[in-house]
Amino acid sequence: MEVPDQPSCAAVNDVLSRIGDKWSVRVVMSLAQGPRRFNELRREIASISQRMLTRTLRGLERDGLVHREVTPTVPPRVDYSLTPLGSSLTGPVARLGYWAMDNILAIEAARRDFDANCDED
Amino acid sequence: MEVPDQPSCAAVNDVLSRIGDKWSVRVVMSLAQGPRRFNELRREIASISQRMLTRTLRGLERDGLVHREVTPTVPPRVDYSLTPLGSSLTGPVARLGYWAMDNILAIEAARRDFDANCDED
DNA sequence: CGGAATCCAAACGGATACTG
DNA sequence: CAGTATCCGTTTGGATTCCG
Repeated sequence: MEVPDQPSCAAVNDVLSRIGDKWSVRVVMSLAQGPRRFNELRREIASISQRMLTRTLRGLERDGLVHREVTPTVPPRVDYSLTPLGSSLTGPVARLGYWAMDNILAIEAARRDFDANCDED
Repeated sequence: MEVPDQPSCAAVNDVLSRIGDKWSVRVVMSLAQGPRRFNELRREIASISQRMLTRTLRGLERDGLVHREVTPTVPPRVDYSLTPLGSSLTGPVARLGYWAMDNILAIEAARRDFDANCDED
């Protein structure tokens, strides 16, 4: 298969650095199913801390992948949703997701083998 | 589009944590074009340090994506190549690469806008 | 040639407390 | 409700030196 040439790798790395962190994929995948409020996301992702959810959303918003809509009521209401740019990312990420699901067992097996050989070496 | 369900996100995250680091994609893309020796990779990726190339290759090898072949001559010769598992990853990563190339300008523009608005807010 | 070992600074990420 | 601020341990990655 044709593969992107070297210069593009900077862009790939840039994108992967954003979505490759601990939480971005989870957030994007939640938002792919529809807009969510802050605490809705927090419940769906469960183990994420408030601080990391805030930081992850800010990063995604900064990159134009997530839209943040504040309704200045009391108490305040903030809705997050994917931008068109963010939506267009879900396809490629989902493909990588399918690959991950298809191969996670092989990867985990490889890790066990590798670690086992480390002991006996 | 259909999106992977929640449980699979652990696998996606696991994969992205591996290839989402600073160097893995560069290494995999270099190896996608054929086997490489250690210092060949180092030259191709240029800005990578010796330590990080070693660590990245070890990580990829541990996960079964890269094969390491030592020829115990003097001086030693070590060839790296993608395993079938590693090769199967280049497709999905390349798709993400195309997305990145297509949208990197939009992302950078969004960042500039966001950062500019930070100042005036 | 292809590493490993050590040292160090910066970034990441969790816990907790506080706020408009 | 949706954050911000602070503290602190962990991880990442670069520079340098040494080794078989």
